[in-house]
Amino acid sequence: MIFLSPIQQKLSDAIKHIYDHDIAHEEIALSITRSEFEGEITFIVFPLTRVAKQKPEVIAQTLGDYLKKESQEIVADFNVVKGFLNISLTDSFWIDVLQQISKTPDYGAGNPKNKKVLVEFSSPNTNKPLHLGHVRNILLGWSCAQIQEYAGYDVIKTQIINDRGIAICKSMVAWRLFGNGDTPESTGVKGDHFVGQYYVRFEQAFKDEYENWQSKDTALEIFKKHGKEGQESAAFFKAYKNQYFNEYSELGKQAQELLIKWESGDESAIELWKQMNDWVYEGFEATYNALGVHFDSYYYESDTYLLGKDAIEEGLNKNVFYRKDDSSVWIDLEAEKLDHKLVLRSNGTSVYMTQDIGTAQKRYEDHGAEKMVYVVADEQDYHFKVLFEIMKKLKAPFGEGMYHLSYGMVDLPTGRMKSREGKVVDADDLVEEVIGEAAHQAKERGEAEELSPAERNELYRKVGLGALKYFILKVNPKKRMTFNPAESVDMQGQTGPYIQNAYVRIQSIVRRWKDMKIDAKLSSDYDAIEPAERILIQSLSNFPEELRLASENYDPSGLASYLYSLAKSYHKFYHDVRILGAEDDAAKAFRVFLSQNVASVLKKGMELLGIEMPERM
RNA sequence: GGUCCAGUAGCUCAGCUGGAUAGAGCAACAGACUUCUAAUCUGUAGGUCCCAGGUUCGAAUCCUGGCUGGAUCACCA
Repeated sequence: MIFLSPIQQKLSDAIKHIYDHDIAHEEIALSITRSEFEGEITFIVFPLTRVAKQKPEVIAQTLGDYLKKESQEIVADFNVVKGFLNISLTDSFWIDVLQQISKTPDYGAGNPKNKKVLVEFSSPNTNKPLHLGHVRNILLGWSCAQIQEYAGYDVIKTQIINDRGIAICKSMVAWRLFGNGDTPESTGVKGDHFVGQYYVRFEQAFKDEYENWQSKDTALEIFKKHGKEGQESAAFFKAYKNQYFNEYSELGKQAQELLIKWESGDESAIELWKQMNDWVYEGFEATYNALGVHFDSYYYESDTYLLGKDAIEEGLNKNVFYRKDDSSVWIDLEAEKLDHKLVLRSNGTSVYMTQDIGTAQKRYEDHGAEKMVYVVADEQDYHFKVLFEIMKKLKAPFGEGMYHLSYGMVDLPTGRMKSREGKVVDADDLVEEVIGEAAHQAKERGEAEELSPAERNELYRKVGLGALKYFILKVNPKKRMTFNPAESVDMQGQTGPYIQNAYVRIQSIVRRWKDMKIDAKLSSDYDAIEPAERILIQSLSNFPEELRLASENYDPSGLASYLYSLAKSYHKFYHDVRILGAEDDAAKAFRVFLSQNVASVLKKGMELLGIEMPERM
């Protein structure tokens, strides 16, 4: 809307002049005229009825007459439908807008803020490979980071890796028992999958052990003693699983002992733990590479899980927290409707919250970020509400700048993903599949035959990932989404490849244009623009506003919709209007110029979504 | 039970701080390639915006109550 301030100014003047009423020109709300009506910009006059003491139609007509008379260089025409004043702007106005857009370096970018914003995303556990849920997280986090950077912030992309605890110990135990010294290298299995296999192996062995045990005398006695009346033994043992793990299981004992050894710094435990995690990280890096993302810093729970205790002490002194008789520490958030929440156990050890408080402080010390964005699934909404409230009460310098980019779970058409039942979509498989599908479709179409094998693979990668990323990012983050694998590789309609295709068409035109050796600039000889051209300029003019919304709301989905609509307008233009076959050189030059501006907005916009553009497809 | 989130076409989703006759894509059907890349374009068909009240010139949008689905409410992470 930045280009519309002259119109706002004129309207403000008109209202002052005719009705003697003051409205600051920034306050004049203009909207885009719906396509079924004549005009481009609409001013809604209903709110003026009180001031003007006239019927809406009369007000709109009066303002329209005034504008047309006083601002001929901008306002070409107008029409009134009920209380809607639809304004048609002059061609020269739109051409001037295009001129301004083309002259703006980094069009749509925000001014440098000299503020750091830290974006945390991905944040996996190290006992299994990344899956579809992580993919949504990673794409959202990456895009959000790109958008903040373009908005003028200094962005630090980071994660918190859960590299410790009972889960990784399970993998370690299984590897010791069944691994025979195998490694990812010796087996050719990618590191994260390799370690994940041992986690699964442990769970299987544990399940067998547990089932075996259930027919033993000890088990029968426990069932007799603790089972509820009429309860089936199967149901009882299902519920008893955790207790069995903790008290009777041989495997459980081994895993727990390993955890205790690790915590006490036992050398062999630490060595194995490091080895397995290194394998996993190597695998993760490969997946991040495949997805085209990377990080600036990493935080590991093994380093941070003891942090936060100082903050608890400090909070006690400030009376933010209180200590119960059993010496556990709590915060009272009843006033915020969040109840009471434990921040330190009675034995003095940390809970999750303690650690997060400490990690946030450490990050501030390390990076000086005043804003922190956490990309974490919506099941942790409550946790982050509490965390942010605590940081505010502790008066942390970044307390007001914390944001939880909460996103909904990803369901499959068959229902929820369930890792226990093996119903998960693996991230590596997914990437491979979408690229394979892109290759398949390109071959069927016979495109890209003149490209080298390397160029061809690069193309398939860009198109396949473009489809996948767009499919996920177009959905509003906070909504739960259904991931249909078949639809995710669609390349027609509202998809990534559709937008890439608009860009590719422009590149093709530009290549031919260069051969024609005509000056590629605006000519004053071309002054009567086509509707399709005007629509494109109008759409280009909305880019900064879309970026502002995406940045302020930490939401790329609106940007994704916008880029689709721009691409759609371009495809329509391409179909309706001859570009290189235009009637004269001035028209050719104008259309190529316009196309180039469309291409650069499409490319930048997609880049902010983390999607690359191919030059041909 | 308390709290939070979601509910829009057969399916997947838009609809921004309230604006005109609620929009796309997919799927279905009918068309357009001797012409800048048809991964495109054009058309047809498809709706109780979960329900009921309220606020006002005007409500899919805001408020209240209900219904449905999900999440969460551990000295778990």
